[in-house]
Amino acid sequence: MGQHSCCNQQKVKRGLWSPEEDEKLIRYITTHGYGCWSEVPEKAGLQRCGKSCRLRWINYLRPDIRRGRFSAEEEKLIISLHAIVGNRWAHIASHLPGRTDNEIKNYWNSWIKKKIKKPSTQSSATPTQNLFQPGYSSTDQLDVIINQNLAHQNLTPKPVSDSIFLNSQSPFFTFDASLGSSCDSSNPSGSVRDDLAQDVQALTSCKIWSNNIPTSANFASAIDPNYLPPLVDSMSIGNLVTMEEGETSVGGCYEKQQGETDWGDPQNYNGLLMWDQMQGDLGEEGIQVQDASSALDTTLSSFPSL
DNA sequence: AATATAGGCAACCGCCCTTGA
DNA sequence: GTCAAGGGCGGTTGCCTATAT
Repeated sequence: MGQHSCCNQQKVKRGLWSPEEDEKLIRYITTHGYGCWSEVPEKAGLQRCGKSCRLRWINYLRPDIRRGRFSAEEEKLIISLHAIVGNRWAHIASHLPGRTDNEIKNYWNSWIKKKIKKPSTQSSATPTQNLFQPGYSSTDQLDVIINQNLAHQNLTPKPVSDSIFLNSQSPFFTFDASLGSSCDSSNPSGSVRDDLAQDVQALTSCKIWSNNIPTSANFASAIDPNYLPPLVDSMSIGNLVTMEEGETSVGGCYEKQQGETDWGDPQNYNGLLMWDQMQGDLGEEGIQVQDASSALDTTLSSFPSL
């Protein structure tokens, strides 16, 4: 496994793509669509394997790719989502329009390198501390989030009190509520939407992200790397704002009537639920989270529809 | 100016999952 | 139910460029 039949061919070219190859691939896909990737190289006149073509298209040539630096809002989303789902880059990328899993992964990895090189002097915070309380250093918050996720990947069970959201007023994210309403041709099975649907469905039972002390059963699910935790829990529906057709989110990245922002077309953000309690500010040192309970007038940026 | 080092990023590798025969 | 092919994704590598010495 791993090596696909199309990649076994001796003639396949590897390494960087030339502008000519890019042009061939773009021309073929824009006129024919990609259909079966294994057939794309031959039909497009490329000496590449289908997998390579797929990767090149998804990570670089797609017309909706956003390039350039991550905005503060995007960084916040990545941080908060990574704290929840770990290294599931595709899942994280699905919430960042125009960003690829590869790009996010690269960004995160280089960021971790920086953090390792410049560790916080106060990073030995006890696990039971409430990391999102006011006055708690932003660097500490970042360090613990990173350390927790590194530990998570090693499947080291952490005390439930390690939960970064324990005692916090609300989870540090929003989620897409337009389940099943949009169609992504690259994801016809809707598996990501299914994940999100499960997230929402689990809201009524799981307490892991709530203000309540989690049960051991919830803890078991929290340390299972295959378990995708619900994105919100125990929410009061009053905290959520449903996005209407043609309406952009309020606060955070978007404001009503503001129209285009650096996140792209606001129409991409229809049908979102907004969590309106958290406020964050990402500076040079990382994330800075203010007292959630005092941030009622702010809104974290929205997630795009899938 | 030359060399060393670090950082960013594109691309590949290998595994798992899904699908269809 | 089994198997093979292909798609998807996370981990990793290696090249290129920028910066430091």
